[in-house]
Amino acid sequence: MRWIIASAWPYINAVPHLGTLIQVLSSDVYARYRRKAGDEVVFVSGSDEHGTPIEIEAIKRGISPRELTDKMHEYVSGLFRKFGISYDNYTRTESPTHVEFVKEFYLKVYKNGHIFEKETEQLYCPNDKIFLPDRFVVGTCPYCGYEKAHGDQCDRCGRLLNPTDLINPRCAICGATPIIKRTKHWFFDLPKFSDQLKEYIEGNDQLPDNARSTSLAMINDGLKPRSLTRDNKWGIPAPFSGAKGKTIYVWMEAVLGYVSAVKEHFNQIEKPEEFEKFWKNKETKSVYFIGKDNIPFHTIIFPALLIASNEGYILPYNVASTEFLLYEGDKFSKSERRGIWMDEALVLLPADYWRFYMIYIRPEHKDSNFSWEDFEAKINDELNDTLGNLIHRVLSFISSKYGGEVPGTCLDGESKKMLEEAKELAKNIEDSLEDFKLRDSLRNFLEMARIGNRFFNSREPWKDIKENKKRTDSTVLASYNLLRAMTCYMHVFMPFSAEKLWNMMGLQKKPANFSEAFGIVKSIKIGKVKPLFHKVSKEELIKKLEDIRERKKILSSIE
RNA sequence: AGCGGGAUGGGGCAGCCUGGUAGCCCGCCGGGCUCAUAACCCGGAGGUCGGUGGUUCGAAUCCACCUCCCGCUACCA
Repeated sequence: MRWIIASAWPYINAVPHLGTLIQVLSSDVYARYRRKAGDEVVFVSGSDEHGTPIEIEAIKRGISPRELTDKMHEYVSGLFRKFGISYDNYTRTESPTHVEFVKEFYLKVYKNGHIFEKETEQLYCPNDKIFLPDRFVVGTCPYCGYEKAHGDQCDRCGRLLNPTDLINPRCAICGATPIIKRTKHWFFDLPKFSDQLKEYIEGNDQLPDNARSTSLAMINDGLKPRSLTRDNKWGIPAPFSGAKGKTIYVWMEAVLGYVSAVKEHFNQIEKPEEFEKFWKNKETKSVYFIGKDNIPFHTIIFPALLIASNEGYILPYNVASTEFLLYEGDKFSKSERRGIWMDEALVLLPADYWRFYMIYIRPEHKDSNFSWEDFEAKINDELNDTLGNLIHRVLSFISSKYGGEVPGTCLDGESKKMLEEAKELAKNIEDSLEDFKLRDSLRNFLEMARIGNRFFNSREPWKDIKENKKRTDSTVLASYNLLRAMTCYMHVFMPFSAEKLWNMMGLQKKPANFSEAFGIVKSIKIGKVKPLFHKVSKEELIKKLEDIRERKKILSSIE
C-alpha cells in the first residue's frame, strides 16, 4: 500500500506553538506507524510563507519578506528535526518546484474553464501602498459604536461587517485613512463542484465527524466562488494573462504544496517517475493532519482544485482533523504570550515528553486543555512511573542478579501467556492507529507496561531467585522480550527514547517492523542501566519558562 | 443570528455512530510486595451519565424540546 501523509503547513510569521505541533506530531506518529506496518510512505509538509501577515511582519522588522522567511524556515525546520519529525521532505512555498507547479496547475484549471475574472472594489492604504484585507481595516462599528471593530467583524457585538461599513476606517498597520480602489481579480468557480464534493464527502467513511458535518453544512448552504488572486507583491505571480502584479492567494497555493512537495521529493532522490505512481494512482491513499479551523480548505477547496485540474490526482483518503488545544483553559495567544512555543518546549524538556503528552491529550472529540497540573501528573504517573519504572526494574534486575545477561532459557506457560496477552494488546495499538485513534493507541501502549508490571509482581522473581532459578529465568526472559516488543511501539510515539532503550537493552538487531516485535531473543548482554525518564515539577518548569522569556534566549521569546 | 461541538462519580476524560444493568487515569480508604525512580500490584467506597418528554421489553447511547458552556461564520493561513 502507498501512502501520502501530510501535516498542515505552518504559517511562519512566528514560531509555531504546541497547538500547531499536535498536527505535526500526529502525522509523524501515523507516518511511523505506516512504515512499520510495511507500507510505502511519503511524508511531507513545508513552511507556508506568502501573504499579507508575513509582508507586514517583514515591514515591522525592516527586512524583506524573503529574508524573514529564510530565517524562519531554517529555524522551524530545525525545530521539527529536534522533535523527531520524520518528514521525507519538509519544504517551503518559495521552493522553485512549488512555484513552478502552482503556475502550471492554475493554467490548466484556467484552460479547463474553471476560473473567471471580475472587478471588485477594495480598500487601499495610500500610505503603505497596499490593498488591505478586511481584517486589516479597523474603525468604528456602525451598529454598536465599538471603536476597534475589524473590517470583517465587530469583536464586541459579533456582527459581520464589510470594511466599507466602518465609520472612520483606518489602516491597521499605519492608521492612515484608506481609499476605495477598483481592482480586478480571478475567481475559482467552486460552486460547479458542489455535487461531486458532496458525493465525495458522503462516500468517505474515514472522515472525522467534525470534518464531515462542517463540510456538508457548507455545501448545503451553497458554495461561493473563491477569489484566487491578491494585489500583494509577496507571493506566487498569477499566471493568467492580464494578471501582471497579482499573486495567488496564499491558501489557494499552499494546499497545492502537498502535491509539489511529493514531486520535489522524488526529484531530489532522482526518481521523478515515482511522483505519478503516488499522486495519480487510485491505490494510493493520502491523509492530512489538520486542526478544525482548516477543514474547508482540505475537504472542499483542495479536492475541488484537484478535480478541476483534470489531471487524475487522487482525492484525500482522510482529513484527520482535530479540535483545538487550549492552554490553561484559554486559547493560545501570541500577543498575550499565552501558551508554550516549540522552541521553549525543547528548552524545558526533551522532545519525547512533549510527544507523549501531546498525543495523550490529542483533542480528537472535543477541545482539550494543556494544564501544567495535568502535564505534571501524566508525565509522572504514566510516562515515568508506569512505563519508565517497568523498564528500569526489569533491566536493573537483569543487571544486578544476572550479571547483565539475559538468560538463554525456555519460556514456561505463564510467561508465554503474558506475552500472548501483550500481543493481543499490541494488535489493539495497531488497530487504533489504523483508525486514526492516536490517543487510544498510546493508552493501549501504556497498558502493555501494566501487563509487564502485573506479571513481574505476581511472579516475584526477587523471591524466586533463591528457590527456583528456572522459573526466575523464564520471568526475566519474558519481561525482557516484552520490553523488546514495546520498543517497537515506543518508536512510533517516542523515537528518541526507543533508540536509547535499544542501546540500553544491548539489541544489535532492532525490531524495526511490527511483524518482528514479538520474536524471542535470548542470551543478550545488556548495557549500563539508567532511568529513561524522570519526574517533572510544574513549579520548576514554569519558573524555567519565565526565565527563558526574560532572558530572551530563543527566537520565540524575542519576537 | 446561523452552523457545529460539549455537558458522564471529588478532578481530568472514554463509551454514544452499530441501544442491553457504566469504563480509564488521578485523588480517597484498606491490603500485598520490597526487584525498581517512595516506584509496582490487588481490593473497596463514590455516578438516577445537564433537564423534560418520547420511541423501545430495555437508553448515557435513538428522536423532540429546553438550560448552560465553547468554537466557527469562508480576505487573520
